[in-house]
Parts: sequence; C-alpha cells; structure tokens
Amino acid sequence: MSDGPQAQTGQSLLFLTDEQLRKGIEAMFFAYRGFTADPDRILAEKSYGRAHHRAIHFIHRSPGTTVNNLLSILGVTKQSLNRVLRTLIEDGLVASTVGQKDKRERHLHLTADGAELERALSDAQRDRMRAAYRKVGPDAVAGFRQVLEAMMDDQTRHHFEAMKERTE
Amino acid sequence: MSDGPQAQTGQSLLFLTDEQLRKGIEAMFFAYRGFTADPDRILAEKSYGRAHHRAIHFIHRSPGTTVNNLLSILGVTKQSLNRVLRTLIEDGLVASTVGQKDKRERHLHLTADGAELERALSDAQRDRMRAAYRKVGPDAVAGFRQVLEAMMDDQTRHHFEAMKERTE
DNA sequence: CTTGGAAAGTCAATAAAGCTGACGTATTGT
DNA sequence: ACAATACGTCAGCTTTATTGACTTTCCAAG
Repeated sequence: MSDGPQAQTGQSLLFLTDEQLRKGIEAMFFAYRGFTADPDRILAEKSYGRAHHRAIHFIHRSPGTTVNNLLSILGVTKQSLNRVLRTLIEDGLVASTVGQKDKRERHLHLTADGAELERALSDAQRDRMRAAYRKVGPDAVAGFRQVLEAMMDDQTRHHFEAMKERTE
Repeated sequence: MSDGPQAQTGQSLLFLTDEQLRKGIEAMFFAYRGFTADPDRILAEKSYGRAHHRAIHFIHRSPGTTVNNLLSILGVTKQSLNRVLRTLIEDGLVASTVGQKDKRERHLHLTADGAELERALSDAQRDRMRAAYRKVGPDAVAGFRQVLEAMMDDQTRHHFEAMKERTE
C-alpha cells in the first residue's frame, strides 16, 4: 500500500501541497461518516439521533455531571440539550438527581437501561476503531491521536485533556 | 507530551482497553467539530450550511461531475441535493451544463464566484490542518491518514481511492 | 434578610438539512 | 415502440439545532 509522496518521510512535508491537504480534509469527512454509521443504525431503531448518543456518551464518561457542564462540553444550547435529556429521562435511560451541595444543580447518571444502550453504541464504534488500529499498527495510531489533538480548538482540547487526566 | 500507555509501542496495542478506544472515539468527535468550525462561520455569513460546502467541495475536486455521481459520493437523496444545488446555481456559484454525449446528464462546474468561495472555505480548513501537521511531524501525519482510511466503509474507501488515483 | 444572579426547565417560533413518495420530462438504448 | 435512466420538482414529514422570553428554585453577597 504505497501512500503517496507525503509518506516518504521528513523533507516532503515541507512541501505540503494543497492537494495533499485536501486529501486529508476528505479523509476526515469520509472517515467520520463511516465512524458514525454503526451507532446511527442502532439509534434509528429506537428513534433516537446523534444528539442522544452524545449525551449518553458523556454522561457515561462523567457520571454525576451537571447540565451546565454537559452544555459546555457538547457546545449546544440549553434548549437543545434539554429536549434530548427530557426524552432520555422519560424513557428511563438517564437519572437526574438534585445536587446535595447545591440544590439548583441536577446530577446526571445512566440507569441500567441507559448503560446497556451506551454499551451497544460504543461497542459498534469500538469494533470499527479496534479493527482500524489492528490494521495499521501502534505507531500509526499514536500519530492519529496526535494529529486529532492538534486539530482541536484550544478550548475543546482543554475539555479533552481534563478528561484524559481523570483516567490515564 | 507523554501520551499514555498506548504510545509505548508494539505490545501495548495488544491490550487495547475500552478506555483507550473511548479516548480515540472522543478525539474523533472533538477534532471533527474543530475541523468544521471555521468553514461553518464563513458559511453562516452567506446563510449557507454544510450541505452547500460539501457540494462545492466535490464539484471543485471533480469538475464536470454529474448529479448522479455527486449523489453517490455524498450519500444523500436526490431531493436533498437538489435543494442545495438549486440555490448554488441561482446564486451563480455553480454552473450546470447539458451533457454532450448524453444529453440527460448535467455536468457541474464552479463559476469564478464559486471557486472563490471554495478557496475561502478550504483555506480555513487547510490552515488548521497544516498547523496540525507542522506541529506533529510527518510520521504522525502518515499514521493519521492510515487510520482514517482504515475506518472508512469499504464502499466509501472506494470513492476515496478512486479520487486519490486521479491526482497522486 | 433582602436581593442579585446562577442553574435548570420550559414555551414559542424559526431554520437547516435530511427523508419518503409521487410525478413529469427529456433522452437513451433495446 | 417502449422500458429505463437522469434529472427536476411538489408536498409533507422528522430531527436537530437556533433565539428570545419567562419561571422556579436556590445560593451568596451586601
């Protein structure tokens, strides 16, 4: 699998042509679409959308998070998140409990059903990612992660780093 | 910048934990959002959306492409694409010409104005990607591209490969 | 203890972008 | 001649987002 001039190492990257960059842009577009395809199918069956998936994902990763916190991570408006959150709570996938220290806050957790759905969704994505990782090897994976982090907004990277520290 | 256990090379990848995979999933989410943020701002000014961006991008990359071809690349319905295409043609960014060989086909091209907008949009993304590439170096970039390609659907990768061959 | 502001929830209106289904027209190919 | 293809379009629907305005509850500072 020859990968074109940009894989020749070192020097060639100093001549980053628009064409090479454009291919990176497209790879990002196509890969992201493939990346969301599996969960989308599962979600469609339950008539949920990506918004629900994102909420479930971040509640799973940060149990007890507040609505405001979720808002700043997801970068959407309160109204948008609330519509999603309401259906998840009604359907018994997410539990909302009043804060002990600050009673204005609601702390969000996944219920057993919610955790089950989270599992199904992330299994699908993990399988795809695991397959990709296995295919290309650890060095490529390290590079992948480095580029992704470098492409994030500063504020976004801050969210990401903060969560990394919690678990790594 | 230590990058956790998965950067330790070789062996560690055989123990791909769910946590490590989940971080890859999130990095993908955050990076994609950062990646589309710049063009989104430009598009919002002209009251266009991402759908317009995608159409412009692929018409630029494959000048003279037909509607059906664009449909299969973008993976949307005829009606969805048509709504976007109509506004682009009305606004004078895209030209649609009747096919010479097969007069049922319409061949799509960017006008001067269309090319100008394409340039503005891709410049924003290229700058971000160039910055990321410069930051992490050529080996990481090669790995990045390899993982992205490995994550695509087979059919999608076929689109991507086909276009690669045209230019590389 | 009052009051300002923060956290959350909600109502209404709007928009972008996708979908399905049904049709019509021009053109091609069998 | 006739079926199939490529395109365009009409109508109606859904999801996901937006903004603006408002209420309730609650914390904390003056």
